[in-house]
Amino acid sequence: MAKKDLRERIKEVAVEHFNNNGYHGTTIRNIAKDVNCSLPMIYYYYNNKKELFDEIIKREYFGLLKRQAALLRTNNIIDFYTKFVYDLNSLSNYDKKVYRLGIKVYLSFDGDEELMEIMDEWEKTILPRHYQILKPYLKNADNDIAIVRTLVHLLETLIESIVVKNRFLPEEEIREEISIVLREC
Amino acid sequence: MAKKDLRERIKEVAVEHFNNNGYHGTTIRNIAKDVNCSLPMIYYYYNNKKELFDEIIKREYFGLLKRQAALLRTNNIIDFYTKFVYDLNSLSNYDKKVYRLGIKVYLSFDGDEELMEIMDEWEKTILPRHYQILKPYLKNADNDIAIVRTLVHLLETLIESIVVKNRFLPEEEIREEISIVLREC
DNA sequence: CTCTATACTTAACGTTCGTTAGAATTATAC
DNA sequence: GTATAATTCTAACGAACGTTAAGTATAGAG
Repeated sequence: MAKKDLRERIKEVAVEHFNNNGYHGTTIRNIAKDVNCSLPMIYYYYNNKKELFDEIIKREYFGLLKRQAALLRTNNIIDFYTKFVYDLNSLSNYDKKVYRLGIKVYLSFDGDEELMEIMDEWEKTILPRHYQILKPYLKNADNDIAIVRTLVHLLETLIESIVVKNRFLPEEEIREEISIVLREC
Repeated sequence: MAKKDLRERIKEVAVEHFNNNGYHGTTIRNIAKDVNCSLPMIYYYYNNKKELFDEIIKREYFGLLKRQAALLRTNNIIDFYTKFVYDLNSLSNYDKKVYRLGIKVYLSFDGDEELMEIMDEWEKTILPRHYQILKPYLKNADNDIAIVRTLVHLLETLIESIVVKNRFLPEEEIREEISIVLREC
């Protein structure tokens, strides 16, 4: 087994376990069993349980978020957001689980205060980012900011449905809901 | 200490602990310490850890949901939903924590399959219930159902903000967002 | 072939967990 | 006041946890 392989496989199995059983419900022994390696090998690649968890959130989850945020825009704003959400359906199982784990930390259902601070920092960027995206389409009405806020709130639930509840959302349903919020754009 | 008192206090402290540390992160010893009673007293009133957790979800959380669902309606539908969400701000700390714990189980971040089934059953009733409430205000357009779905999705995020993230949402912000979704009603 | 760094193992450490046995205390009934 | 039932305690059980010590295999370099 090459070095990189095993380290990566440990992380993959860890994502699965942290997802299913939470941080405290996950044991290094069970991870080792599923990876089919001895228990101390986990400690060979990761200093301790928390470091393994942190790497998943800090590297995998935020890597995923940044890839998502960098998506190209189409001309039609409703098309863009529909695609943005719809494409989550076809995320790999691994990425979905990483995403789910990140949301768990985001809702402070898992993780610690340090991770929560990173989440809070990220959260502050969400509204401004979407405001920039939507700006050209807004009608300069006094409820512009409210529209952006409503859309972001709606997106949050749609993402949760797909990623956390593991449901498939049809493109048409996503488009309908986004259109309702953005119907004046 | 009267019987009822202690049993109730154990449940209150348990809500706190399950909320902060999850099911597996919570220990009977720590609950007993905070309640200021001996460890086996927990087992005197509850057969085991899982039964204590289950009672919180099955009785406290669903009790709360049913009280919420039974709320009276006003004449104005936007007023109704605004109040519905806004009033969550002033839920007691205990009720907020019970709610938060329920959402955690709802998102299958905690609990087991049996509790998830109960959640699924409840979830099926949500859309029809709100459709009944909104029916008189809908314009019989072909996106009626989509509007109800969008509203329910928006409500979900707003509730999460208040209860899970423990934020205060001003009445005006809530009204704005609900109005955007229901602007044709 | 030997040396050395890397990859991996077995076995155990000390701690904490959920849970219970069994006795002590307190309240209630007659 | 004594018998009985309801509370509460101290102490401990076995099991599982995170982590580590100390050694064995393996593979590439000289």
